[in-house]
Amino acid sequence: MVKNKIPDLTIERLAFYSRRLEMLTENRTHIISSEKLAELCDVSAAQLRKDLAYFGEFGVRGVGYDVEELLKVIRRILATDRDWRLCIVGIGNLGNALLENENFKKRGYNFVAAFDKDPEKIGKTLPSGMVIEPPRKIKELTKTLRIQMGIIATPASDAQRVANMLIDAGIRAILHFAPLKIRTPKDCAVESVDFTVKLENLIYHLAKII
Amino acid sequence: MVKNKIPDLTIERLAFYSRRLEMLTENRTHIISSEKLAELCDVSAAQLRKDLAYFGEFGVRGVGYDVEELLKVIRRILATDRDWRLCIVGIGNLGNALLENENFKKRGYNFVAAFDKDPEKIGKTLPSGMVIEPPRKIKELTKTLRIQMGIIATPASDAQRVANMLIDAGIRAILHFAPLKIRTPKDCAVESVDFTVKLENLIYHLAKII
DNA sequence: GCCTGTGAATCCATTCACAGCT
DNA sequence: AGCTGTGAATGGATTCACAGGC
Repeated sequence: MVKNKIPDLTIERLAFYSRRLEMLTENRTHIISSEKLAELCDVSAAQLRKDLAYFGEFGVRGVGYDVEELLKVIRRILATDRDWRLCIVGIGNLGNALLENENFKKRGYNFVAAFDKDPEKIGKTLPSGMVIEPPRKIKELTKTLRIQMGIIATPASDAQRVANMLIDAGIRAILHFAPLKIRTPKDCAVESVDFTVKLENLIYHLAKII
Repeated sequence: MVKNKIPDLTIERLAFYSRRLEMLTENRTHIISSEKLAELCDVSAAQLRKDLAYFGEFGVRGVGYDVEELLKVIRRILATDRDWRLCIVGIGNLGNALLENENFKKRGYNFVAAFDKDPEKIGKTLPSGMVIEPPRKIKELTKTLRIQMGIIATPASDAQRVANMLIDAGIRAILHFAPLKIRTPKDCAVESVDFTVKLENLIYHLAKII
């Protein structure tokens, strides 16, 4: 069913489609054509159909897609239909923003541990009830709490060091916010979110306009 | 000098190269080969050279690139060698994280106004000395403070409305964090940063590993 | 000898256009 | 008649491989 190589961009778009489908279920829309959904997601209809075609046939010719059904399918593809356990390292403003992100909560992404090296913060209780732990406990808590993913929200200068600790603890998926490439073994997935690069991108385009 | 169509990914990589070059200047590295710099940025050497080739010839054959010189060139290309004036809308955890981001400060991106619709927050003074203003003042302050870019850090449900206000005020570059496409006129540049989509991407890859 | 700059070749993603199903 | 699913065609971006200059 799943072909060998799925473009990374396809996966990103699937995640985006699922956001829109969620909104559509809230609107009680039951059926949607590739044309309409693509329009909402700002991609071409052919692109949307091709993205789905990597994984199978989910529509009805002459009709369209069942919104709820398609959402289920995409969630199964992305494996977001299960609960995932994550930890976060670095409880500054960014860390808190992530901990309180409603979209995370809504979808079974459970923060089960929070780490920070600042002695002032260690031992404090977060609104969710979690207690901030020191980084040296990463390995132990990863085992006992069965943590599967780590989010690094520390300053860039600590990012690689923290990543090494997470990997050493057995974590195989890392999301980070530092504007640098983090080195990991091949069997550890890494994604980065980089504000500053996006902002510079924007400046480049802005400078061309004005 | 600049060819017609520069790939967007090239621009993103240039921004990334500039980060690494900054670090290299701090290390007092003066000359670097495309091979070495590419290695640090996790791209191929050919890619790096091709990216630069869109804009001119900046290296010395048989030698490499002058780090400081190349950094200057890239900053000129990206237009990050000037000061830019930005405002931020939505002063929650994310907004605060952005306001305090050292990388922003370091590079002449000046936050000159902060808006939030929460009456509790309006009138409060931020650590930087800025006072939080109500959104209805966006248009006026954009004019008087000559704001060029807007960052939207509100909940997704307010993002389009805020974008409309920024556009109406004459702002032509918007960075936002909502997992949806914001509609803008063609002459307004938009970039989005989407945690949740990145996280789902990661989950997809993680699920394949385990 | 070494490393850049670049046309040519390759690879990959997107779009086209229509066959196939309801 | 309408809309999906998909091979074929197109269009871009990346890599190759080497000519050109230090």
